[in-house]
Amino acid sequence: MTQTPGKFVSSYLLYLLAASSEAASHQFHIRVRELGLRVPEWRVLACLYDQDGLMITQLARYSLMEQSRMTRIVDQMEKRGLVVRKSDEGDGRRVRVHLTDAGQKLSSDVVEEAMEHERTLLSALNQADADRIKPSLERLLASLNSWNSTRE
Amino acid sequence: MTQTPGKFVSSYLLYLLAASSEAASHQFHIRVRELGLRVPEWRVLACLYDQDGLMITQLARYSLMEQSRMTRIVDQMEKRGLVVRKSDEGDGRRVRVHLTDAGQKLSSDVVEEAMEHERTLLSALNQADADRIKPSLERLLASLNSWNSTRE
DNA sequence: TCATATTATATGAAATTTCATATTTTTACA
DNA sequence: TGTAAAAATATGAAATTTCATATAATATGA
Repeated sequence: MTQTPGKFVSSYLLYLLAASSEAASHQFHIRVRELGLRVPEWRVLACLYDQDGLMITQLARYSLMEQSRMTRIVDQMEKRGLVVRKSDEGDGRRVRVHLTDAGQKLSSDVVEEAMEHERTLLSALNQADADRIKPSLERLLASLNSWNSTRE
Repeated sequence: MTQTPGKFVSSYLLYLLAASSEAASHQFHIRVRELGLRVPEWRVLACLYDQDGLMITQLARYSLMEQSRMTRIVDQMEKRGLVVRKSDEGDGRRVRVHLTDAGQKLSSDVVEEAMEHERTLLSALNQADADRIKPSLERLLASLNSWNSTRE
């Protein structure tokens, strides 16, 4: 795995975040692929697990990717029978993405594994860090989001 | 920017990390592209700023990407005159990547902007969080890396 | 109500990325 | 030594991703 690079990079906030994200996800993403899913597909399943019928645009935003890419990911998942598109009555521009039965099953199975994996990761930390990490990231994220939204 | 998705996703550690990384990097990556660089190229410059003459494999690891992709990124940077390859005397398999003068100049300019950007981000946090975030991520990363290395 | 702007999604074409594997050089050791 | 394994990089071909823009539906407001 990632050894620590030199002194600027190794203590640079953006590196620490990207590297932590990568390191935390690594094993689980391998598992995701074993289950026949690509990471973006898993993200879609997770979003729809929380709230079925999200729009393409919302899925893209929550899954941290571009809309046109999400369109094609939904294409593939639809071909595979994991989701179906339904056009929104009331606003014909909107496409609502729904889990099929198979998608629902897969979705809850993988979410369960994800939660288990998370518990494992947290249990490798010392108690204090394990308790603080998520609330601390939530505050960071909120702060970053509001900072970003002031400049776009 | 990213609104908060549903209840599983929005408090899922891997989501918090990926979303924080994305949100923290967003504005700066726009700036990187304004400077005519793509993100992976910026990462290479940052690594070589810390330590000139790294191997392709090391650059790939530190920049969180695959070796064959790094080979092609170095190709492009070499064509652009930012770096040069030199083969390692002592081990002919190794390719050492060195900054050119232009690469060195660009590298330090962008690193400087990166540090300034980091200060700006940190100043948007409350004092306690700003003080704790980097050490806390460093511990997390160390823990994740050692956990990952036990299983590969 | 008509024209214009905006929003949501889709798509063609170019560029990048991935995956498997080839090539070259070193290392290990029988 | 000679030979097999390992390590570092490169590369072809397929797949994915990006970018700009098309298409379609809705909102806005003169």
